[in-house]
Amino acid sequence: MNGQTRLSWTDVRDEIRARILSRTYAPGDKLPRDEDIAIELGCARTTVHRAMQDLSQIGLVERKRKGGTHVMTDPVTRATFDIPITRREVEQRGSKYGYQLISSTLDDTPMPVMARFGIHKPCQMLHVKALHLADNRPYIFEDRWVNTRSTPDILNVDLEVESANEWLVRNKPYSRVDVRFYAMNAQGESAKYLSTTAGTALLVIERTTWIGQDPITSVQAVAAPGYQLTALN
Amino acid sequence: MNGQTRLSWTDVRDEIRARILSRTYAPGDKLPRDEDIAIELGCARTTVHRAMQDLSQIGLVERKRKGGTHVMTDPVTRATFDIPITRREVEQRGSKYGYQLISSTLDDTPMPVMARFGIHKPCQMLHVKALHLADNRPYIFEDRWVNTRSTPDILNVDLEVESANEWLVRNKPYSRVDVRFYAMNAQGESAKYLSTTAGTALLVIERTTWIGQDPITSVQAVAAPGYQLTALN
DNA sequence: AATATTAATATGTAACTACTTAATTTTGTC
DNA sequence: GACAAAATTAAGTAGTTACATATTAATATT
Repeated sequence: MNGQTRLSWTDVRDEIRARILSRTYAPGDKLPRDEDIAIELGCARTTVHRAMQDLSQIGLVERKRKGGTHVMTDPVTRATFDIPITRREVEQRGSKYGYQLISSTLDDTPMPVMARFGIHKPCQMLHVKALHLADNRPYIFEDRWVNTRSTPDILNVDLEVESANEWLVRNKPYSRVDVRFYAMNAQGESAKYLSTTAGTALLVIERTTWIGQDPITSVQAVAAPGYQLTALN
Repeated sequence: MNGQTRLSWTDVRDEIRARILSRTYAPGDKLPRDEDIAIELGCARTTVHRAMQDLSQIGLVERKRKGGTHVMTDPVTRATFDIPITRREVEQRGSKYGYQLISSTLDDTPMPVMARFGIHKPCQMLHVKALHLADNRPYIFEDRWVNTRSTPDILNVDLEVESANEWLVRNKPYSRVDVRFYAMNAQGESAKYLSTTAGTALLVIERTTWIGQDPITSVQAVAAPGYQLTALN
C-alpha cells in the first residue's frame, strides 16, 4: 500500500474490492476507466486490467467494451468445490482408506441413467457398485455406469483391486463434466452398505462425464450420514 | 489454430489442455518451459504464462518456480456453483417468486450457531425464519441468525416486506464466506413449512459470512424435496 | 562427508507499446 | 425526424523488455 514497492495486480484487486465492500463503488455504479484507476494508484493499465479480470471472474464486477466496468447489482455467492478421488479425500482426513467391490455386471442402462448421459437409445453398459471406507467404516457408496463403447479398457481392469473411480480418473480424462448435489433417503442397498437405517437423509454427489460427445461414465456417490461438502476458502 | 491470426492466450490454453486430455502430456509429466512452448507455438512467453495461470487455477497443472509445470497426477473435479439471492433463482426458473416472514426475534445464539461463527461468548442475535416460494409452493425455508452488533441496521428493516436474504446481499457485503452442503431429514418446522412429511431427505445450504473478523450472518437454507444444485458449465 | 555459498534456472510480475474489437455517440444525409 | 455512416471510446489482447523470486544444482569450504 505504501510507495516503497510497486503495486501488484493482486494489490490493485484487493484495493478495488475494498472499495466495493466499503461502497465507495456501490452496486450498479460505474467504475472509473482502467486507465484513470491506473493513474490514481500509480500503476500501469495492464495491472488494473489483470485485477479487473479477476474481479470479473469472481462475479463482483461486470465489464463491457466501451460500456466500462460496473459493480454487479445482485452479487452472487460463488462457491467452488474440489472433488478428489475418494481415496485421497479419505487420506486427507487422516483416515485409513478401504475399498470393496460389490458388483460389476453388464446391464441395460435404465431410463434415468440414459437421461443423465443425454442419450436416447438403450444400450448395455458396465454397472459397478462399490463401497469406499474410512477407518473401516462406510464412507461413500457408489453406483456407477461406464460406457464400454467409449471405454472398453475398463473391462480388463480388476475392479476388486482398483476402484473404477480411481482407474477412470487416472486413465480417462474427460472434456465435460456435469456435477450435481441432492439429498436422498437411504433405502435398500444404500442403507445396507452405508450401515444406516432406511430413511436417513444422505447427500448424493452425481457426476457424469463425456469426452467430446461420447459419454464416459455416470456415478451416483451416496455419502454416509453426516457427510458435509465444504467450499474452498 | 492456423497461422492467419495470432494465438490468443485462450487458444494456447485450449491447445495445452487438449494435449493433456490426449495424454501427449500425461499425468505427472513435466511440461516444457513456458518459453519453449511459446517458441513452438509461435507466440510470446507472456501468452503462454497467462494460459498456464488459467490451467493452474482450474487445477489441471501445478506450477512451481524453477520446478516447472507438471500435469496434476490425480486431477480433481472442480465444480463451481453460483448461489444467487433466492428471488432471482426462482425468477430465473421462470417461476413466480413469493416470500413469507415466519418469525423475527432476538434470541441467545445456540452453541451450533456460535460454532459456525467461530465465537465463544454467547450473545443475542436476530433470529429470522422465513419461507421463499416458487409459484406459491414452498421452495426454501431459511433459518437465519444476524449479528446485530455488526449489522444494527437490520433492526430497522421491515422483514415482512423485504427478505433478510435480499437486504443483506444488497446492503451488507462480506469479505469471507463459508458455504457447505449437507442432507437433513425433514422434521418439525422444516417439514411443516416445506409441506412435506417428517423424514423426507432435504438438501441444506449453509452459509456464514464475516466482514473482516466480525460475523455478519449465518443461514441454514433448507430446500424443498427434489431440489438439486447444479454446477456451472 | 557434511555443510555453506554461489550460480543457474523457470516461473512470477510489471511497465510500456501497439494494435484490435465492440459498443456508443456524434455527425451527416435523406 | 429517421436512419445510416463515421468517429470515439474503453476494454481486450499480444509483444517486448526488464527485473524479482523461489528452488534446484553446482561448487567451494570446513
